[in-house]
Amino acid sequence: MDTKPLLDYLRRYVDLDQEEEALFLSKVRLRKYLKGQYVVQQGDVCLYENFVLSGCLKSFHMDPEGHEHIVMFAIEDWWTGDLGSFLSQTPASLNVQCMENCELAQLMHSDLQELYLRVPKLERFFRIIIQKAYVASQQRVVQNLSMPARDRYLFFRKQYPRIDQRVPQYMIASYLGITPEFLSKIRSQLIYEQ
Amino acid sequence: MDTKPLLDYLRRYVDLDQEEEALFLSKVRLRKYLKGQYVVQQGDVCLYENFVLSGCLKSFHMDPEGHEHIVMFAIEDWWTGDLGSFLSQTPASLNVQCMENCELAQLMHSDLQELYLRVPKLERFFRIIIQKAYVASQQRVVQNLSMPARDRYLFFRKQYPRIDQRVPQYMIASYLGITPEFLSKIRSQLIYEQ
DNA sequence: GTAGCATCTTAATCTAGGTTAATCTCCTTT
DNA sequence: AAAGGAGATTAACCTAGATTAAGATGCTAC
Repeated sequence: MDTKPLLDYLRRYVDLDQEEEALFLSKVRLRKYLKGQYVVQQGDVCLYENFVLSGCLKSFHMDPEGHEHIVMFAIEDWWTGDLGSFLSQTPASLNVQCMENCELAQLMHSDLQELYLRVPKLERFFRIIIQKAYVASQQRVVQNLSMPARDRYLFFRKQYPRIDQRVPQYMIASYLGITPEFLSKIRSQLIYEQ
Repeated sequence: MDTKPLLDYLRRYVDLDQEEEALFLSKVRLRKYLKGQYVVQQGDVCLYENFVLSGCLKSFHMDPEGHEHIVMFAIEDWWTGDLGSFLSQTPASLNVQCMENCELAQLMHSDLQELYLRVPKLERFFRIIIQKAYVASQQRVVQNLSMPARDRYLFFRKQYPRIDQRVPQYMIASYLGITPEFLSKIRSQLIYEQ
């Protein structure tokens, strides 16, 4: 298990010296999960921010009727977890589950607070990352309001060309906010049109 | 026009010394807008992050068919703008328009970059703010996927008890992603139920 | 006070997408 | 190779919410 992807990612946004980088790495916990395992469970406190070294995960909310609603997928070089729960250390409203065997780099809340104080550049690093995540989330809100399911699916395929090979269609349907049957109908219409 | 609300807000999250606070304020531009004026227009670059000192604004996307989709409202003590456009200084996909006469405190992109370097605590300040905004946006995605319009409306009323006195119903409908007619039907059902 | 515009409501009809359930296609596992 | 089981498809029918269009209400301005 190798932290290189995380360091490469970090270096894209901030310039840490040797000592700062070492301090950062000293707080990172590496952990393997098997396919199917939960990294966060709805109702538990989300203990870590998770950087994906390898594998693929989904985060989803389970509603009172027992239906899954997928909020996002995460693959290599993505962060995942329930940020709301992590920040306030209160029970999570999301589950994060591995869809493949996964290798994660994890940061505990208290360690991250300490890191912010000792390596202020990390404030910048996480500010930039969250800004990007926020913009993407806003964009998704707009799309869900303004585009029909068919267009959202086309956009999804463009935005995540690799993910749609790795996850089953019924999960893509859940991400899009439609049923698997309706996604199937959309797909057959798209094929017919060509 | 008074910057006190902004300073109070700032002090809730970070502890700046006199000099830092003065530097911050020196970069803040105060500006009044009249009801109906645009702070950002779709297609233009978003030049400022805007803190609302007084007034009420909406940010919305206009789709190719000419339909408005309201992304958020902003009142006193909220930030608004098109963050995606602001960060990358590329054309905005959102409009921000005043629904009342407004007083805004504005930060230019280049000034903010300079502030980050000279007052690193501001990295923390904006990190925390954006984190909260991101969590709220994620929550909205989940709600739009999992809740019917009626429940989204009830939630909206709880979350923004003051806003719904200040904006017309057809805008609330747009925010919820439904037509004004359907919102009207929901409201009459709710009244009937009591 | 009344003309004019913006907003809200009601009701009839229509449609995107949901539900149910049966069939089909692959993978696994033995 | 047979038997499950997970996932995908198809089709018949159903519903939340959209569309259209007609009034109703309420401002604001002259």
